Amino acid sequence: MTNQDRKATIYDIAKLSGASPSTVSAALSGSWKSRRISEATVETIRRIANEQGYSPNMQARGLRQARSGLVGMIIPLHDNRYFSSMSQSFEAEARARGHMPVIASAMRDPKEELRIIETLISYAVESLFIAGAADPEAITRQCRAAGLRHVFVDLPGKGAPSVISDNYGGAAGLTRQLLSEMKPRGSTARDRLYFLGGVATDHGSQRRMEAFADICVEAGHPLSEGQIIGCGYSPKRAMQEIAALMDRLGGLPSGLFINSLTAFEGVLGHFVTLPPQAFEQSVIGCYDYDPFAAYLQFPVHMVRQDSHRLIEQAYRLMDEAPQDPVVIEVAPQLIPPRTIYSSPFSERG
Amino acid sequence: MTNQDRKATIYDIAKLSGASPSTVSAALSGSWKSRRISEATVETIRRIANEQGYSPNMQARGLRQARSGLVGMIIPLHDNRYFSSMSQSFEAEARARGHMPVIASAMRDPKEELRIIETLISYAVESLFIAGAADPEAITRQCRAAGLRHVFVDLPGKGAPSVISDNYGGAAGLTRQLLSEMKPRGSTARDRLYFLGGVATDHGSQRRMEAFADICVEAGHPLSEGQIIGCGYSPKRAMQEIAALMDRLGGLPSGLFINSLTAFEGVLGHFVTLPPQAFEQSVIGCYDYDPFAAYLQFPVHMVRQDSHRLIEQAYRLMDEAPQDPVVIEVAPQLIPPRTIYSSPFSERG
DNA sequence: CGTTTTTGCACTATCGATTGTGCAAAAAAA
DNA sequence: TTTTTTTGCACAATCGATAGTGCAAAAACG
Repeated sequence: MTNQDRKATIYDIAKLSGASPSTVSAALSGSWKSRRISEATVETIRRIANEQGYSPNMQARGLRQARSGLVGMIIPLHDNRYFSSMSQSFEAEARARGHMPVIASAMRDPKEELRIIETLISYAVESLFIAGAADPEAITRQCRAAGLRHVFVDLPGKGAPSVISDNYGGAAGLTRQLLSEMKPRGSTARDRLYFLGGVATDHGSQRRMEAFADICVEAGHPLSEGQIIGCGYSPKRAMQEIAALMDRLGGLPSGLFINSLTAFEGVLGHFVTLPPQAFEQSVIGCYDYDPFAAYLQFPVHMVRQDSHRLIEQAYRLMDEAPQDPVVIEVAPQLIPPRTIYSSPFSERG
Repeated sequence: MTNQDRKATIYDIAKLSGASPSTVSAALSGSWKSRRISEATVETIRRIANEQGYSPNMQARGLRQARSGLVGMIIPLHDNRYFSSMSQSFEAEARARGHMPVIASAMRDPKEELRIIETLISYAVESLFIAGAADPEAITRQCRAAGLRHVFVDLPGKGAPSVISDNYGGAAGLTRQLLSEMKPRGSTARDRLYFLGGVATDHGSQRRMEAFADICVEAGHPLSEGQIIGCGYSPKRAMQEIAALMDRLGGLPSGLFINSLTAFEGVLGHFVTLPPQAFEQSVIGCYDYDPFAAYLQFPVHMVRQDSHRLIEQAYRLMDEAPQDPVVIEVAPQLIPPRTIYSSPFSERG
């Protein structure tokens, strides 16, 4: 690291070693064998490069090779166990392949998604993983125009391969579980199982709502008006909605299916105002898993989507580049209350 | 987007518009006014660029301008509310400045940190934010050699400006709170307040341990052997240690100060094996906040570090580029049990 | 109408790496 | 020794954008 100011380039190393820049490049990039550079020369160049703390300029290399080494991923937000554990897996998979991961959050805003993708394209990312897209079709159009390979995660895109959870199966399982644990019910509005969170325009939520409805019907409890509250993913909205619902019902319903961790956070914001015994007559479940949410004051049934497998499969799809927009489903897992899983990555956490 | 295959470049736009590449560049990059390009020409070029779906190649631009637009941030892991909310704030601050954030997790591994930084340097990041560094000195050396400006977050570096929490103050407050809520104690080992998690080589944990010890002494409870268990941040280790401790004590101690969310996750892994009444005689606190952890089966006092302010201040330091390694402290907040805050970014979450 | 000034743009080098090609010197073959 | 082959490397073009410079044509001026 005998640097004085700027970063060393192959031209600096060339001067110091007496070799030409192209020789230095070959020596350091690994192509020296096929270019018939002698091992002795390579050794000298390597030594000097080390002394100078040389590292290649990826902008230059990327420009020349038309490959940047960057891979992008878009998630709705970082601050959420489901998506942040995806990030963790994505980063591991990317690095294992020698890629540099770039993860951006688009806040479920379709405009923001497109802006971010445009930026990623400017930086020449070689492939793009999109989780929880707000507007998959527009994304595919934009990626196509730029010749950018992409895979959807967590929701199916029509124009590109996708890896999704078995939302129907997962929600069906959770609904069954909740129904089976609900205290014997009368037929007032309060004695029903409610579904809170998500929007029907989002594929995953839609499938979960379908499953919810089907299983309720199957169990002899056809849905009535207002039993599915698709109030989106915002904690604030969820808090307002649960408050309104409890107001209407005169208390907690006997069953509550919360459709995302973010909605759950909002619900908690209201729950803190309730006395502990308020939960005694209710069964609560949440689609998605969070280790702390698994051990709340009241028992919570959770659905753990295997974000690691989702990403693994998505990367496999990216590597194999299937022609048609296949959809791979990964089964989620129903987690009984008070069960703690830690992320495989948090070993050193 | 009349593209057929490759991405359009200024040369393509030049051909189509009849202007020269340099004119196209000036028109699209905004420098056209100072280069005396007529507004009419600019309009034409803009139109064609739009039609072609042109976006600049940042590798080329960065290479030429010696500025990439990238800013890097290193965190220990994504899958944690404290760090993921930092990511969220960092991304917002970066984008607000027109930068492209690149967030990487190094798993608290000093080797991995240096590897990642080398890669970031290769990609010519313009500045680097390091949260929870394992080896700040080595990082400063590496950044210096590459002329890379950097700021430490969450722990003070000797060679660069830092923004940290007031770990001493935060831990002192939490310790005081826990002591004050502990049931009147006898003098058996079980009647003490224990500290679990973190390592003394980590500045933040060290300060918290100091505060813990000082406040205990101040309250008339000098520490005895084994009362501070610095078992690192891994959930697994924390789980083993809490099990061992409870085995030794014959049950939960009257007070437990858990030093991180990751350690807390491990502790929960053991707690699930306990009956609910096991917690009745104990007061539990955790340094760091998680909305779900705030509403567990037993009450938990938490310390909320203001990750948003940390990042905000860190970016301010980066903008102002102070000469000496100033250290800014941000006060954390003691959060009573069962208090829910949602991230300001999760509005659309 | 000739001269000066301004306008509007094209030309060309450059950033740092990679890669196709060419050419001496050394080694091998004849 | 001469010819052929191989070895080891240098040279120059290239990726896509930016920025310094120069030069005609138009406009302003006398």
